[in-house]
Amino acid sequence: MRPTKREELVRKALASFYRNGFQATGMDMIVEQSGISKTSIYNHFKTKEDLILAVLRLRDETFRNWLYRRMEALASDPKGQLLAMFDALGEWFQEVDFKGCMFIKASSEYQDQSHPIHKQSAEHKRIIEAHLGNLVAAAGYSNPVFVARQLMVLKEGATVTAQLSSRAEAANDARQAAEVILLYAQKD
Amino acid sequence: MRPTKREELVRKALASFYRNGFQATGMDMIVEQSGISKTSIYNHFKTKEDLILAVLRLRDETFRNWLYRRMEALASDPKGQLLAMFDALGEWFQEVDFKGCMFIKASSEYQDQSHPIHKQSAEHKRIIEAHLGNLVAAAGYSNPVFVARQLMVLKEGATVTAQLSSRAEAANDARQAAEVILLYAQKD
DNA sequence: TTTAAACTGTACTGATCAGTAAACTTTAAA
DNA sequence: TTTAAAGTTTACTGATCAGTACAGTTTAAA
Repeated sequence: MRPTKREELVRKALASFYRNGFQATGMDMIVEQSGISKTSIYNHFKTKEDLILAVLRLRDETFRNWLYRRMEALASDPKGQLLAMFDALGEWFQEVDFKGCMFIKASSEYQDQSHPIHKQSAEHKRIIEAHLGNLVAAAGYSNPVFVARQLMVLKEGATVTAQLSSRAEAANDARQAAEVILLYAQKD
Repeated sequence: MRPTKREELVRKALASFYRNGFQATGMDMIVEQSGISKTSIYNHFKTKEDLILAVLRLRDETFRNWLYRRMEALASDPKGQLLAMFDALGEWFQEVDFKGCMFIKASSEYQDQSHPIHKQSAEHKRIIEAHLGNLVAAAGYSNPVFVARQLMVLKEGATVTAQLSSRAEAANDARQAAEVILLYAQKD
């Protein structure tokens, strides 16, 4: 087994799908932009959908890794890390090739809740929300699940606003809202 | 000029695009689901893109009309109306055929900021934000633009969460966050 | 150096895409 | 009742879609 070629394919397919959308990106375009033959692609993945699912798995892993590490790098205590999430988001929004959240876009193109692509996108959000819940609990708040949900709403809202309205500063708006929420949330 | 047929077309095309997505909905599907011939469609609109733009204009008008009226019906004072927005959103999220915000989805499928469909989606958000700004100002807050941006982030976040994670209760999370924000925001 | 797996290019399938052509029918106002 | 606009059906264009068949080439380990 040589995993390199397969990984290279998924990595380059991710770039194509992220840049261009899922439905709008044909398999021929992926052949062009990856330099990997169509026969080889279909040897690794039965269908385009399977390739997209692999792309989303990679995205979930790399994005969460990046976000969690960035939060830890920017602050040492749990509450500070929660607020730092919005600073990290702000950095992301300012990247030249920022094109919004891949999972929001995936769920926009595959709307049916029972569709594997939609379910996997929802799972990504669920995992992040659980992580935030742990941090909120560690920060000593008495209703971590509820506070985590509010922070998630701010995160998704900032991301959509940054993409749709081309306003990276939405991260700051969300951060200041988060500060107020954490200020008012009940402690143990 | 008989506008009825054209209006009927835009109305039914809206339903098709909303249910099925923009790229995934072919013109033949619109012919089927609208009962209007393809020749007639292309007599009204030069391209599919023109039809989508007309659909988005209709959506902008009907959605804002509905939202503003619902906010006014649920509360009498400006601050109450701002909070009532999230109750209205909650009602929307619970509709059986709720499929998220059409403009978020449109900007997900037409990512280029210079694309007319993307620009028109951004304009819809801009108009709503301005409306919220007026209400925030009327409620006597000293930085209405900033507060309106925060409320918009909450609105978009709740909408995305309701669609992607199938959780209509996101409207409540957002409402409670909005309450805290308005509580903390400086008054004149 | 043999051998098998992994990969390549080319050419194809049948379906579907947006959009058009042309000949015919319905509608509504004068 | 005439007339013209607005509608219809059918059939088509050329491009592109996801996916396959097949014959040939590269790669890497034994």
